[in-house]
Amino acid sequence: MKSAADRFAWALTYCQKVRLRVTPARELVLNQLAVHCNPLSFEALIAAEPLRDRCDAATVYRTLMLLKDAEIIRQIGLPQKTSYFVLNSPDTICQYLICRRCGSISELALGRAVQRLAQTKAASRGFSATYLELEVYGFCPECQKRMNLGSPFRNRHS
Amino acid sequence: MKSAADRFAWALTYCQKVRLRVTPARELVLNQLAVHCNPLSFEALIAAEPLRDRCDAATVYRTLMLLKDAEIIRQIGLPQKTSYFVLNSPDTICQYLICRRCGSISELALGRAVQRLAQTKAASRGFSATYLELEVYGFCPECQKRMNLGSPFRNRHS
DNA sequence: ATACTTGCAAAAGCTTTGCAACCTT
DNA sequence: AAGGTTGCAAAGCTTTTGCAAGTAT
Repeated sequence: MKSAADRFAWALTYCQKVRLRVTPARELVLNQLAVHCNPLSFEALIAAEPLRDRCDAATVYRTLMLLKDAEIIRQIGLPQKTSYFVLNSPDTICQYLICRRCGSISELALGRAVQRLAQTKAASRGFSATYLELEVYGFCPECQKRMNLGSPFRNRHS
Repeated sequence: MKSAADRFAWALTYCQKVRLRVTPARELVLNQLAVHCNPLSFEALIAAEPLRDRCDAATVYRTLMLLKDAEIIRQIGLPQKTSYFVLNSPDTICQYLICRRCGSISELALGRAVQRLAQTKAASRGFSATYLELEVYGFCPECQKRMNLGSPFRNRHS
């Protein structure tokens, strides 16, 4: 796993490669994603400190769509309805451990073997340019405690 | 992989176990999910033939939330914004092969080994009641053809 | 000068809830 | 009668888009 600076640099280089202007807004978004390795929601992005004051939500939105189409970032799917985004740098492994109660996300590296297996199987079905996304859902230690105490805490619903 | 009938029977039994009334609406939803092993979107569910005429969207929605809270179904996350649902019967393996262009979804069994590995890793981090969800994204053969022909087809954006 | 970006504000599109009527037990 | 369900309609949200002004090449 490279440093945030490396990841940011990679992103800028990639932008140039695909001839995408690096505007202040885009720099801010890319930097935010480079710093946080974990997926960030649209909401989290527009609320993040340096971005909040300097960019309109619409701009961030359009930036994300642009970056996604250029495959500089990846939009990942989580059951919470908002979209999440991660930088798509070569070292990115989208394998996460997610709490189904509080929604916290952390990395969970299961290794490259899974990656390779997936690649191979997908290729045998004629799929190209594949990438893996893997999530393990469960109850995090904190939420288990909260549940035992019968806390009224709820993420969503019931 | 059990038959649709088995999966449906499992769901009904589970409902009784958690003391959830089996109403016509719920039967229809569960049946729909039992028949289609692949994840179904809320939209697809309310459009499905037997459901469309007999249930209001609000009812389907509430049914899904109820079933989800009871863990009879599972809400899975895909980058397309709408939620998808699958029956959570014991034999369910949430491993999919998804086209990033047309969004088609099919199963892609990587086997139980991955499942076990994930379980173990998650447990070592203190997570309980875990389950795996895995997606492989790529371009399906049809979309590759379309792209080579420079077809104007687009799923969403640009 | 031309083409791309941005902010503001408004439009869309789903999802979620309130409420009154309806079943079930 | 009490409690759980459903449909209809309305409220809420987040995501998308239109447009005119602003910026970079």
